[in-house]
Amino acid sequence: MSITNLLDAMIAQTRLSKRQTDKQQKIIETSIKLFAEKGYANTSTSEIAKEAGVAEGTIFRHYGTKENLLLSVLLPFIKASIPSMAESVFNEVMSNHILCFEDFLRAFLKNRLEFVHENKEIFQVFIKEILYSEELRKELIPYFSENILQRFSKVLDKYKDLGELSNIPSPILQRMIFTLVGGYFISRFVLLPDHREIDEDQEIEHLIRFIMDGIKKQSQGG
Amino acid sequence: MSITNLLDAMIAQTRLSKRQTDKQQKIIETSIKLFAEKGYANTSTSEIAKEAGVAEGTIFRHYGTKENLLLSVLLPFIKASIPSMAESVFNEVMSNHILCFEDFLRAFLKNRLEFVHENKEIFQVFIKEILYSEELRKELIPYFSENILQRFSKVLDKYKDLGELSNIPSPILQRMIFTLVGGYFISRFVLLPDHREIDEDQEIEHLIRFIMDGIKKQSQGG
DNA sequence: ATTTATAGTGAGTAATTACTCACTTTTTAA
DNA sequence: TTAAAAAGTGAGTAATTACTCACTATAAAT
Repeated sequence: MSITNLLDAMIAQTRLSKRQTDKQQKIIETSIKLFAEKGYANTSTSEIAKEAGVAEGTIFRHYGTKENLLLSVLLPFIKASIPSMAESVFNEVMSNHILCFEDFLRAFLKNRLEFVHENKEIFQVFIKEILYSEELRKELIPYFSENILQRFSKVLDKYKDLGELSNIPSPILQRMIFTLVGGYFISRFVLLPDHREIDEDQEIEHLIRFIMDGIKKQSQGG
Repeated sequence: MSITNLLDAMIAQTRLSKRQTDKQQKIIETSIKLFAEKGYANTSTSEIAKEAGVAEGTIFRHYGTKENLLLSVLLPFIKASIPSMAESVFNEVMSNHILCFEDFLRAFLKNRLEFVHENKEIFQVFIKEILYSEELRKELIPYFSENILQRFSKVLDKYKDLGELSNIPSPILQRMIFTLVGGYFISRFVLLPDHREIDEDQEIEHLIRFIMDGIKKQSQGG
């Protein structure tokens, strides 16, 4: 109802960008923590206020509505997420540095893994809410599609031209890669966030190997 | 809090299994529909009652609590889901019919795809709630692990012995395959349930090709 | 030092929530 | 046919919800 235009909201938020009070910051931190733990719908504003050590009115003074508080949690993450995904990796690849696709994939994965590690809890909120709220989905999917998928598609085409990739149609290849990578992140950070001391670098290498070669026994060469 | 032991609940429910009244069935149908649309936490019992054409008291007469209503929606799905996944496909493969791994995977995927198609909405509820509720996760993940993953592991080992699969360690191979398949189902049925007239058989073939061969250009043979 | 704007408060509110219970209606058993 | 059990009802309840507002405390600008 009130999300309506995510881009507008993002621009508006950037425009203000007055820095936060201590209390504001505490509200946001607490919201992230509680939303990640129990979900947005299961967290009450009174609970946030209590745990943040703030009057409930203070929350509404700054954020107006509970939904806007959620957006204030998610938007900076999305804002930081998408451009950095788009620029930092893609440009590097598309310009002069010549990497093989595998190295591109490795750089991309490590970059994203680090980013999500730094924003673990917000990522949890993000995943939960994008599955829970159709409204959020309708806003974000086209936005994501325009900003990321279209660029990624060009990368794939480039490496196809170089003869590195199989001739599965690009949109399908893309879907597979994003499904696998997205699924990995969801299971890694949302579904099974605890149980693991596993060597992450090694796991990423396995993921890359899986994407590149599949699971079939390769022709002898090891 | 009240889920405590899923297995017990499942056994208890099977033991009763008295058939449903028309009104009970309507309550369950409506719950599935609304939970899938807006999530369990965002759906009120009064809303369910109204849309089901039933007094709110009737819901509580039969299901006692709202949480138990959710379980009454999910348990039959889980009960139908896990054994059929375990038996119908795995036994067939492990006994006498000798299939290559690719054919096994194809049979498995088609079987599961059909099942989820028949239970589309419940699957949506299931995915949303397993991400939203840690309690449900803690109950289901070990259960799933015991009943499915351990069997699947044996299948993988068998095909490894036959020399069909690469020597990535089985647990990792398994995780990759389930992540990819799970991710596919989530994006197919929860994230993007609408936009698609796509030929599903073809998509499954691409998924299989991706799992088997990866995305790297194969050595000429086309 | 005084005005002005912003931050913070907490009691209060109307609406909604999951749930209860005394009661009636329908189905099953004897 | 009658007694007993189960299904169904809906007004009522205590608790919680997101949110408001008149007010005070603090910071910034003059």
